[in-house]
Amino acid sequence: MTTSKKSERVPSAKVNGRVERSRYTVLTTAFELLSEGGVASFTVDEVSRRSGVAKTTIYRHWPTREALVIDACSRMIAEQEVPDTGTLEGDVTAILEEIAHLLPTANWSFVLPSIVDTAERNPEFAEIHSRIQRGHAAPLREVLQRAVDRGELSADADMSTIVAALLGPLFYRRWFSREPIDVPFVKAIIKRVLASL
Amino acid sequence: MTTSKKSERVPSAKVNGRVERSRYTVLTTAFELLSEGGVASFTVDEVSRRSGVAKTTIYRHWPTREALVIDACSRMIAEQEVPDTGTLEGDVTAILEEIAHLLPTANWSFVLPSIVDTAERNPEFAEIHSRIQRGHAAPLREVLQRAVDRGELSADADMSTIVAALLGPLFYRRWFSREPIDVPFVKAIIKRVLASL
DNA sequence: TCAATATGATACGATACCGTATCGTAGCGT
DNA sequence: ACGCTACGATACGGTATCGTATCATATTGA
Repeated sequence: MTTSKKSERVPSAKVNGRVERSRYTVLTTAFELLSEGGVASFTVDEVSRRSGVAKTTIYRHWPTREALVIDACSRMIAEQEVPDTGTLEGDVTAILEEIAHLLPTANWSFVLPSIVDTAERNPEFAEIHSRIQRGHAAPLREVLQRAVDRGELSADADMSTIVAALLGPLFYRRWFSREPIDVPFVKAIIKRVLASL
Repeated sequence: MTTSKKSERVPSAKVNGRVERSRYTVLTTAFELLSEGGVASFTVDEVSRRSGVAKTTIYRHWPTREALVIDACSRMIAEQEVPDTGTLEGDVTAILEEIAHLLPTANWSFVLPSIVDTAERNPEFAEIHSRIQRGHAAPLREVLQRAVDRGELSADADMSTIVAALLGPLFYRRWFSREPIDVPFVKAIIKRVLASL
């Protein structure tokens, strides 16, 4: 199919081979660099040095430094799987304990403040930040919706408030008070929020 | 008093006059610049341009760019007054509504992400961040302590968890979900947390 | 008034980074 | 095997910033 002529060169289908490898190498290094120093100290020259890919080549694939940063940031969207324990409390506990586990360890947790800061003044980063944010909240929203469907949760419950009440305290400890996020803390938060539904 | 000799030159007491003015002008401009662009884009040259104070003079008062940034950041610690309505709920409501009002408007709320980001890798900023953080939590801790003293709150309540449960959702909305922080939301959070005590 | 001292203006060296140009080389698909 | 294309190495111009040096000027306090 679509093998009509040999002169038919679909550029986007020809990207296989070296190009793919270069892009991958650069993006991986870029993400690593971001994790270490944040957006501010991110440098194309440093990506080139570390990855071994010539700066010329990098600029052949990304028109500008910012484009590369944005591309690397986009790789940061966490793919969380949604649990299904049968009860709202079980689901919420599974999700929050997973996040509590990731917050002190995952690479994205080191980059996120940088993105939040940049997003404060740069619409493109605000968009990325928004996507990341929705990614974090999505599993919670899903299990909450299921609870509504089961009749376990009132249909007029304000999801947005509940999500903020659940995620807020965890994020607060990670980036503001810098206190450890242990299981008792997570359970206490969950208990508080679910008790009030 | 202490006017003993005219030859007595206490250097630190002689800083009056031009020095004071220069320092003040520079710090004010520096803070303004920080509010606009964050720590990353902060530049001594720009402070000089805007303030009209020669770069040479700036470097006479601060040994390095970072010293100036840190000094300017230190001006950011919010002095919040502690309410005393007689009830825990009243006090907490007053504090959180004040914060909810400040979060979208106050200068420090634009700089804080930058400090959080920098603090992630720089101990000096981690220290500043810690001070700012304690400043935010202090009023809450005080009214909670008063509630304990009145017997309104159990003495073995975990203050740290309560503070996180109260401030976390507000901060979450300001910097992560970027949703508005209106009075109903604040009241909902307070209700949830206080109901569980 | 006068001397000490803080300031301003300017220039400078050093460094780092962005993004481009050039040209030779290596790998890929056919 | 061969040609197209991506890649690497290198150099470059331009800009921005840090922090210092120098010297003239203004301000202050006695």
